[in-house]
Amino acid sequence: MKEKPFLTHSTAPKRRCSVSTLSGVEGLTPKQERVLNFIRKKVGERLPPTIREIAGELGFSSTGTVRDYLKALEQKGLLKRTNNKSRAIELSARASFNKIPVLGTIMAGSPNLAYEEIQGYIDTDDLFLGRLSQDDVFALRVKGDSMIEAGIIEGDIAVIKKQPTAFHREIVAALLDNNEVTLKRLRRTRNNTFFLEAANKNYPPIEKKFSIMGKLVTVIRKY
Amino acid sequence: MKEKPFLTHSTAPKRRCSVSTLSGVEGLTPKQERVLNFIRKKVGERLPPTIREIAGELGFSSTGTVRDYLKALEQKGLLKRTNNKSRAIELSARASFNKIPVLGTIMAGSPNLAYEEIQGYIDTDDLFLGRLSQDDVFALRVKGDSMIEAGIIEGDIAVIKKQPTAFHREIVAALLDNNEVTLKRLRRTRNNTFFLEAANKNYPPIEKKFSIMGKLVTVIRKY
DNA sequence: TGACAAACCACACATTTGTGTGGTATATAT
DNA sequence: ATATATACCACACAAATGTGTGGTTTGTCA
Repeated sequence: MKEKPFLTHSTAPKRRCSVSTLSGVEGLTPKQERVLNFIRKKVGERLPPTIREIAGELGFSSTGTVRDYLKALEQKGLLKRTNNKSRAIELSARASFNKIPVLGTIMAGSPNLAYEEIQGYIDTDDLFLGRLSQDDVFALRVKGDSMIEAGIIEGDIAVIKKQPTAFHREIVAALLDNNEVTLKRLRRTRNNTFFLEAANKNYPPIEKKFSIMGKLVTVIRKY
Repeated sequence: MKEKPFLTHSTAPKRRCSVSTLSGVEGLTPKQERVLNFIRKKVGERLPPTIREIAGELGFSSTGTVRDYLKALEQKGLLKRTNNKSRAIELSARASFNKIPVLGTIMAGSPNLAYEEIQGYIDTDDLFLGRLSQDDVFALRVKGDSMIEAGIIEGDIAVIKKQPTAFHREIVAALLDNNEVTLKRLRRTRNNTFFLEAANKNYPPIEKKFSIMGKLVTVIRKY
C-alpha cells in the first residue's frame, strides 16, 4: 500500500488504459482519467474548457455526463470548481500537468522514485523544455561537488529527461547498483564500453555497473 | 523614434500615469494601459476575466466601456479574442506579463536595455521567483568565464531582480561607466567602499565606478 | 468652428454556459 | 435481491457572458 508507483523508468509502452497514467493518483477509473487528462491539457493551454467543450471533444452528447465526471474528480480532490463561473476549473497540484516534480532522495530497493519525496514543482510551460509532460521529465536536487567543473553546484535543480540511453559526453542521471543516483558525464572508452566521469578532479571515474535514468536537459539555480 | 525605452533601471516612482509601464509598447493611453495591466495579471492567474469582471474590478459601470478598450487593444495587436467565447482573451507575446525577457547585449549610450535585443522569454509563473512581474525582473545571457567558480558559465541565463542596491557578497548585474554590464560578486572593503569581484582567479577585482542594476536571483542553463 | 478620437454610460438582446431533474444500462457489492 | 457506483442521455431553466445600438463629455487637431 505504501508503494505508489511513481516516475517509474521503464521502456514498456505507456498509457495502457487499465493503468493509471498519473502515477500517485489512485482510485481513478480509466474513463475518469481520460476526462482528467483532457482537462489537464486544456488548462495548460491557458483557457480551461467549458463543460460543453469537454463534452464535445470527448464525444459526450450530454452536459450532465460531464458534470458527473467533474463531480467525481472534484470529490477525489483532483480539481476545484467555482459555482456559476464559466471555465472555472482549477487543477490541484497533484493533478497538475505541466509541472515537473522536484525529487529528493531515491527510494531504496527499486529504481522507482518515491512519490513521498516530492519537494515542489517546476512549471514546464515555456521553460526551454518545449512542452515535455510530467511523464517524460523529473528533477533532482544536486548534492555534492562532483560536477563543479561543469558549473553544477550543490543545491541546483537538475531537470532530467527520462531515457534509457545517452550519447558519449552527455551528462546523465545514472542509477548505480547500490540504488544510489548520481549526476555524471557519460563517456565511452576505445572498447566501446561506457563509464561515468565526474567533473571534478578529486573524484575517480565510476566503472561499476549502472543504468541510465535520463539525461540532463536543464539546470536551475535559485539564489 | 528608434529609442524605445525598455527596462529602464531608475529609482523614480513607477507607474506614473503619463508614462507607459510596458516599455516597448507605444501608442497606448494611460487608461488603456491600465486595462491591459489588469488583463495581464488575470491571464497570469490562469483564468482570463470576463468583460464584466474587468468592468467590476476597474470600476466601469458599463460593459460597453470594456468593449471599447478591448477593441482598441486588439487593434493595437496586444491581444486576441474569439467571438462569443467566454474569457477568450489571449495576450500577444509583446504584452505577455509573466514572461521575463532574455536580453542580449546592452545598448550603448544609456543605461537602458534595448527592446530590440530580446532573445526570448522565460515564464515566471512558478519558476521559484514567487510571482515577480516583468517590471521587476529581466534576464541576461552570460558571456565569458568570470563567474565560473560560482558555477555560472557561458550561455547560462541569469535572472536579475532590478534593485539599485545590494548586500555584501551578493551577485549583482552591474553597469560600468563604459556602459558595459557584468555579473559580479559585490564586496565591501574595511572602509565601507564597494567593489566587484569575479569568481575566477584570472580576473582582477573591478574598482571602477559602477552602478547596480539588480541582483541575481536565478540561473537557468539549458543543455 | 467642425471633425474626430478617447473615455465613458445605459440598456436590450442573443448566445453561451452552468445547473438541475429525471431517466437508462451495467456492473459490483451486501 | 437490493443497494450502490459508474457511465451515460435528454432536456429545461436560469445565470453568466458577449454583442450591439445609441448616447454624453472632453480634449485635440485642422
